[in-house]
Amino acid sequence: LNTVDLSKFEFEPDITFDSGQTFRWKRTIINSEPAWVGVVREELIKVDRQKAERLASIKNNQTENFSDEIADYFSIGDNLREINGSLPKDKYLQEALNQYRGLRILSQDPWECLISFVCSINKNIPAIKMMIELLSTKFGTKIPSSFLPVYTFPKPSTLAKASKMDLLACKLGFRWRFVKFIANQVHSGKLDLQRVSKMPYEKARSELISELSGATLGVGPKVADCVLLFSMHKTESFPIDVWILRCIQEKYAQKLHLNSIVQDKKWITARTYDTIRKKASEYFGKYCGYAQQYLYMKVRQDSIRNKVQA
DNA sequence: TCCCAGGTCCTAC
DNA sequence: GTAGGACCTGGG
Repeated sequence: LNTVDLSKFEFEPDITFDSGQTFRWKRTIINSEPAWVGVVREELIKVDRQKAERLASIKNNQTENFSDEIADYFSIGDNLREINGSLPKDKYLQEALNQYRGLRILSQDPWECLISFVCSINKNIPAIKMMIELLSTKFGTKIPSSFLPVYTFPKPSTLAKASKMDLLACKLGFRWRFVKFIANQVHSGKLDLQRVSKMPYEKARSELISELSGATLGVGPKVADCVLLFSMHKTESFPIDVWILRCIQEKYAQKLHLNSIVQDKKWITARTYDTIRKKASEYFGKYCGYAQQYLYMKVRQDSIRNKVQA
């Protein structure tokens, strides 16, 4: 069977696919075994939830070997032992790290990732999944499968041509303008994501953010950092959303010398965002993107737990 | 009914 | 340059 031996490849699909970095993996049952099904580089991919060997490409309902491209998606070059070892030893992060062992930062398609995080603006995760699912079923291509109806993510040219009504039907709300604008920029080549992905972090970041390049609408610091981390694998990226802000306020304000800057703030300016991410990068190191993702998982989990108690 | 959601844009100081 | 509001819309 052409699968990957996971003994050298620490990876927990349940944690990774539910970590808010990707929105299109689905839990299902295949041959009476629990599995995840997703689309990577337009291929249908199955990941068994319990077996040791569990990554497989599926074509014509047959399990096949998967290419290096598919392996790249799972960032198999990342040595989690080394990465975790490089992170600071403070108690809170270490707890998160133990709790979410096997969390991997994926290397998703930049285009899909960009649209996904533009859709994430001011929405919760179930709603984001809904939007992406609707975009895919309405504008993607169906992949033959006997398990689930699965679609590729729509191409830039397709979304560039989509009407306002069609996009609103995908529940995009005011985001429809952003999606259409960005689709046009990518389709026309004004925004070349492959080129951007090869740039160093800071340069790539400024290319993505609207003010400087003028190339994008709906891409601020947070969305840009998510794209840089979850698709271009810039692990020095540190996306700051409301959860991470709360986490910094409650657990890291002293450590990062940010007391006066983040105190009592419900939202932050672009300048404050920059200050925080730079301090975070100094403290957490070159893999601060991993730290961010561990912390994101933990602060949300803890919040849910507190709600249940209250 | 009101509030919030992995923010960004726009406007008034 | 910075604070505050508007923004679509579904679910608690």
